[in-house]
Amino acid sequence: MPAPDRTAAKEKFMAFLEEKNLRITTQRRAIVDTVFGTDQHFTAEQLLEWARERDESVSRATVYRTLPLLTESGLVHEMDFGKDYKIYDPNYADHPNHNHIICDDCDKIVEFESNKLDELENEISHKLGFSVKSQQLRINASCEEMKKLGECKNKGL
Amino acid sequence: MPAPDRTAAKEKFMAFLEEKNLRITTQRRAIVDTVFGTDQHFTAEQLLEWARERDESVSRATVYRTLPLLTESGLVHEMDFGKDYKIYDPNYADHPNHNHIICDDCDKIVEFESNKLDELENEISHKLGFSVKSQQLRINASCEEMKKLGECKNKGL
DNA sequence: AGCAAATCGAGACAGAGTCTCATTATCAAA
DNA sequence: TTTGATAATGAGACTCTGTCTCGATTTGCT
Ligand SMILES: [Mn+2]
Ligand SMILES: [Mn+2]
Ligand SMILES: [Zn+2]
Ligand SMILES: [Zn+2]
Repeated sequence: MPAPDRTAAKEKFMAFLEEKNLRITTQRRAIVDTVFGTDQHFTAEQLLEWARERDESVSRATVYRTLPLLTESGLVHEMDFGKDYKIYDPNYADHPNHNHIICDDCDKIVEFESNKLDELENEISHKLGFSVKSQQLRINASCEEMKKLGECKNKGL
Repeated sequence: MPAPDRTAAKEKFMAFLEEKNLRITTQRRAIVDTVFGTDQHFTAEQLLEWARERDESVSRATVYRTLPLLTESGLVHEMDFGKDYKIYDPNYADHPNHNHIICDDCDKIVEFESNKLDELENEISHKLGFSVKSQQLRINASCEEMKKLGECKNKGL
């Protein structure tokens, strides 16, 4: 996947705030700069830590208040990987509907997109009398490297 | 989907326990009878409540200790529907790989199976150097009834 | 500057799930 | 059937993620 334009995402979010008559505060700026300054998936707690490196005054409450705005804007995607915390994906607006394969042995995560999959989901949903609003496919798998090693060196790759 | 043989599932689980040198206690029996006595999806807390109707002495701890055994045995499936609790599906061994469409408006859940989907997942995974161990597709959608009503009467159906 | 409304941080709170530990139940062997 | 090693139990303390409250502050607009 090509490198996305993070500046554009940030500006879109600022416009989103303005449209809803929400204010641009220094804490929100720190959070937003953090979110759109990385390609990585992150947790709420990681976001708090990173944002605090930019502005020490950012609180947990503000992070948790800002995350729903980010997802509502469509620029960040909230995901479940079967853990007891949520994972956020800042690289979403550029790759809508992408999904993930997770290696259970080494925790490696690979992203993919598939038009065939999207079509199939629409087809199935239509047959059952639904219209798709969103979807999330998680494939838990074993990667080649792990098969070769024959042994689980967790997080060793 | 045809009505599954719940007695068989229960016996399989008892065999699973014996194989692992685990004991068959009255509390486990109450839990297992509950699990394989329903077709419905349930939460851990619901299972506790239902099992206590059979044996008042069943504790929360024992329910939470038994659930991993049930999933490990492959007879019950653990799922994420984006809530902050897990949902369990006792109707799994008979319909492996089935997935779910959830109506965001009325919380209706419909199950489906698709060979095409399974094949596509295997194909994609193989291309990326993985071999599938398990998968979970969640489609959030809007159902026909809700579209007709035009308004969200939550849980009204 | 001056004001109303949005936002803030701290920390109390909530809910799902885990862990500890003293006690009890299981089950195979004697 | 007794016995004993050990698996399993319940109560409740605890952890962790996430939410809510509230008094104090900041923002954006005139
Ligand atoms: Mn991703
Ligand atoms: Mn199901
Ligand atoms: Zn791997
Ligand atoms: Zn509906």
